[in-house]
Amino acid sequence: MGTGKDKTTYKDTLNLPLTDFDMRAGLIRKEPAIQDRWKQQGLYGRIRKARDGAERFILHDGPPYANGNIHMGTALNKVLKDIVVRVKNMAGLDAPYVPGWDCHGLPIEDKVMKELGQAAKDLAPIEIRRRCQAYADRFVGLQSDQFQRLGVIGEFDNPYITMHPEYEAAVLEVFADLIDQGLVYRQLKPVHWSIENRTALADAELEYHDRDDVSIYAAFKLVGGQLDVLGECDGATPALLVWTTTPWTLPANLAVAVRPGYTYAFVRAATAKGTMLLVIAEQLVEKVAAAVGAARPAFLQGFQVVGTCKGQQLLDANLTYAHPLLEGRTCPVVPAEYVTLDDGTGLVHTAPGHGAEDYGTALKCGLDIYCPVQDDGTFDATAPEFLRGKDVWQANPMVIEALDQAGMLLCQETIRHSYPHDWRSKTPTIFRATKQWFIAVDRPLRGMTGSEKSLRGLAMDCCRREPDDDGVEFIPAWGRNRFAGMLDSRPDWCISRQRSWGLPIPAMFNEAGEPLMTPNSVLAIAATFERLGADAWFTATPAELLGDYDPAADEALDNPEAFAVDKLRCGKDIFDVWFESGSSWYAVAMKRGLVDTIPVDLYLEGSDQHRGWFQLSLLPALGSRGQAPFRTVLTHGFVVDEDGYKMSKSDGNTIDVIDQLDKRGADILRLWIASQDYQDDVRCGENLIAKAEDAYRKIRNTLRFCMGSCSDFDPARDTVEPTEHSVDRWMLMQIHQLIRDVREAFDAYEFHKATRRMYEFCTVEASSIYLSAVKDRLYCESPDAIRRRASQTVIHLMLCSLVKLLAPILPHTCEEAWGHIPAKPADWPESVHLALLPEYDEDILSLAGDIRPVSADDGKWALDELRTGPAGIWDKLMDLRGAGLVKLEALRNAGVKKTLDAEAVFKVRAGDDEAMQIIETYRPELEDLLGVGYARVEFADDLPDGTTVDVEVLDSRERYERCARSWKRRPDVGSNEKFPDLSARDAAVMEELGKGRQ
RNA sequence: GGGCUUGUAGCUCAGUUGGUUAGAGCGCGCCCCUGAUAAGGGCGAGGUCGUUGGUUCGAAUCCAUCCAGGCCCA
Repeated sequence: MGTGKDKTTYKDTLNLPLTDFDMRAGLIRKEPAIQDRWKQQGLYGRIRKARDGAERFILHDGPPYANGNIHMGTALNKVLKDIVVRVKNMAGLDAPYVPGWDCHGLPIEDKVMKELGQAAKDLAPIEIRRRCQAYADRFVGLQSDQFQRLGVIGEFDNPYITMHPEYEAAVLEVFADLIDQGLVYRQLKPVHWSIENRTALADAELEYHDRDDVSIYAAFKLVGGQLDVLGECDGATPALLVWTTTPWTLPANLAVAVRPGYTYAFVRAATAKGTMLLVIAEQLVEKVAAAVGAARPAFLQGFQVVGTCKGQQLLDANLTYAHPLLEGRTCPVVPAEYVTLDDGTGLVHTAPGHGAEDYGTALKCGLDIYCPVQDDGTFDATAPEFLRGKDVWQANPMVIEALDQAGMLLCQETIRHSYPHDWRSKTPTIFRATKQWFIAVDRPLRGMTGSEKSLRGLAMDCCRREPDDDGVEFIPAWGRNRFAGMLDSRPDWCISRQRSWGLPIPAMFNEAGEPLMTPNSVLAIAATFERLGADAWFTATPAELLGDYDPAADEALDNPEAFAVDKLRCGKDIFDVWFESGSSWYAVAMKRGLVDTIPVDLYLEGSDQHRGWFQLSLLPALGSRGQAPFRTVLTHGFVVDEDGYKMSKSDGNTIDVIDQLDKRGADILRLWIASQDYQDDVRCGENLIAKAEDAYRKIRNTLRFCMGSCSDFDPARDTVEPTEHSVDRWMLMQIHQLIRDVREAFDAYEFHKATRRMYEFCTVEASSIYLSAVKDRLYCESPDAIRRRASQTVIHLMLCSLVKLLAPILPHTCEEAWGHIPAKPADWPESVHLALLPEYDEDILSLAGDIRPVSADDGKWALDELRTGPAGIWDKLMDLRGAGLVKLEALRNAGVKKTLDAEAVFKVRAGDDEAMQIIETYRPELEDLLGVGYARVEFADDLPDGTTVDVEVLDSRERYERCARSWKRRPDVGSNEKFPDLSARDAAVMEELGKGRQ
């Protein structure tokens, strides 16, 4: 030791951290490699095997639409699901995950049609379907890759695909059940209609262009009800004044709607038919007078408001009016909240066959869905004679003329407005009632024993009942209310669409146009679809589709003789895609044997699915099984930008998932997701994800330091139980509390709490307090020193616990870390994802549970309190640490830069021998917790009132020599003659090492 | 316009049945260390708890209004 003053010499005698675990993550490079390895190992299958026979937990995946790249919202959803699945599997449950895709539907068909352009017109449905299928396949593959790049684990080799034959067949099986329950019916409903192409159109197939139309004011003469609600008519003809831009729909008029809350005025005015008493919304009187007066100045002669009443009073008076075009038809006044004062008269012409709102009103008020317009746009025989055979555009002037003749036309004008056009033919569309298929939500189910309930009734029961009473659990809890509200207000479910890309509604029609669609006929077709796919609907004959099915043997048919199989033709409607995805609980969860019976454990989607997939899965499940498909419905909010506004491409505030994956890696993105309270909207931006990256580094470095500190530690050989008064014991309590808190947060799906807890644990308990404190003994003690091994024991436990607890959130990083845990027991699984989450020890927690806040009032350490348990004492010791750190900071500013150059003096109230004894017991730990070179204890009689122990820090540079090995300044430096530059401890270690080397 | 929902420091979150000077971590500022080093540590400054009224001895916590977001409808 001739160069004993040279500290580099001693550096070689220290046990410095040693590990291959990279400080820099390199996620972009490593993650794909780790994912490849998982694939090669068949990790998912191995997890399944390992959990075989364990209690099941089924998170049933809601299928994303197979169109486009995934976006941040999809990533949020999938990662949350993945965390759930991983947590459950690591909790020892058998939690398979079968991802799925929704493949049918308009967006894909639209994309394909647009790509085809004009060529699309001449293509048969089967051709369009094949192209759509190829398109969907492409995006299923793309999204599957993207999900797996996010680290999502599941049965990606065999996902569920709604366009696959077995899935299509399963949907029809559910449908057959609903038919059996008497819930499926056919009825008129207005849809957008292209006269040019004689086809129904979806919203997405409409283009809005400006168009000039005639608008008219027409009077409907009141003929019935309590007309005295209008007051004295005084010879005037009482009439309702309506305004419309589609005079051709007047033949189909069945009612006039008013808003109950509005005030209506009675206006005397001169018309061609003499003086009338017109009902007009009070606020629109002037506007109407101006409009009509401009065209017909005479209208204003004697114009005056003679009275008013509320819309509700008009309704209560049960008024009826004579239809202006049809002799003998009288119609009612009905309420409607969609009536506005923006234009018109505040009274709305209602033709249920020609308008969506009118249709809704008709359902509420029991009006017919009447539509005299045929598919070519011409009027049928029920229309007034002068219109029959004419098309709606020809009809407009003729209707106006007829009204004028009758003296009921007050004026007409031309207006330019935005009007829907068929995107293919560019011709204007109309609203026209057509026959559609529905699922009734208010009809009592037929076949459920002992149930008089309707789907709505059963569904409301599911959300009214509490989870422990066979009801559905909602997370967050307000989902229950929202879900119920949406159920309560929903109309019957229109399940038919007039498109090509979808599952055909298995209705066949005889020559009389009557449908054949019974449970058995549908099941027969289902069997065919299972073999051949739904394309068979377009290529096979009805006889082939029906197979062995014989109408004559079908008890569900009243008149089987009317349905000769060889005379049937297939219907052209397809299912609403929601019916397909809404049957997945059966087509996937049950058909694949994930569950024997519903409900499954969990559905987890965005809160938009309250009205979407959740509701539309519940209804078929109730109709088919009388059971909800889910036990728990968990929703998350939407991804919004950093300022809380919705993301949109046009605003340029979107964050691209793939960009982030390429730039930062999946684990960063996952950590960001896991740290969000997803119940509300989730703010997302470059800065926010960058924060997650910072947090990631902290976590990673903590793990790394733990590994480095345990490089020579083998738990099987070196484990040492931490002594009662060591900081290791304190850390042990912290670890068990961590495990408990994180597992509780996992169980409650509060991943952000789990994540925060672990992150702050790494920052505070681990890095700042514990690891800093034990550095000296790790580095300087001899390798086998009890004190050192005890700390390594705790650090190793902490490392293993953290890696497992973090694995559901950071699967790649934890897999990498798993491979770097020193002396990992040989019987531990190859992958962390096959491991189980750590358990916490109740006994250790109960030590912590003994914590009682030491009364702040007297500030006195009653010895009873000190003896309530280690945790109680440690609370106080940590307070002393805090106080000492503040004083060290002051000392640092006064020139003592290194805390090892300071000594701490703990002052105990004179005479308090027991407090003295306790502090003396913990003195070595306090020394390291403060990072000072030396700590001593002394009695003091100048402590402030209420203080039992205080801490002072002193500059020890003049007082003690500095140990050249541990860098601590303490009185025992030089006490060993062989090592005059070392403290007693370090000198002893050097001697021991020297012996060891000999 | 309707239903549901959110609004606490720059950020992410805690704030128990309304009760003393509203907390944490990060970030930020200043400082230290250089034996976790593209690391680590210490201290500190940040909030009229969205607004305005009200209930109360007392409200971030209860009520009402308004403002600004979000989802779903219309």
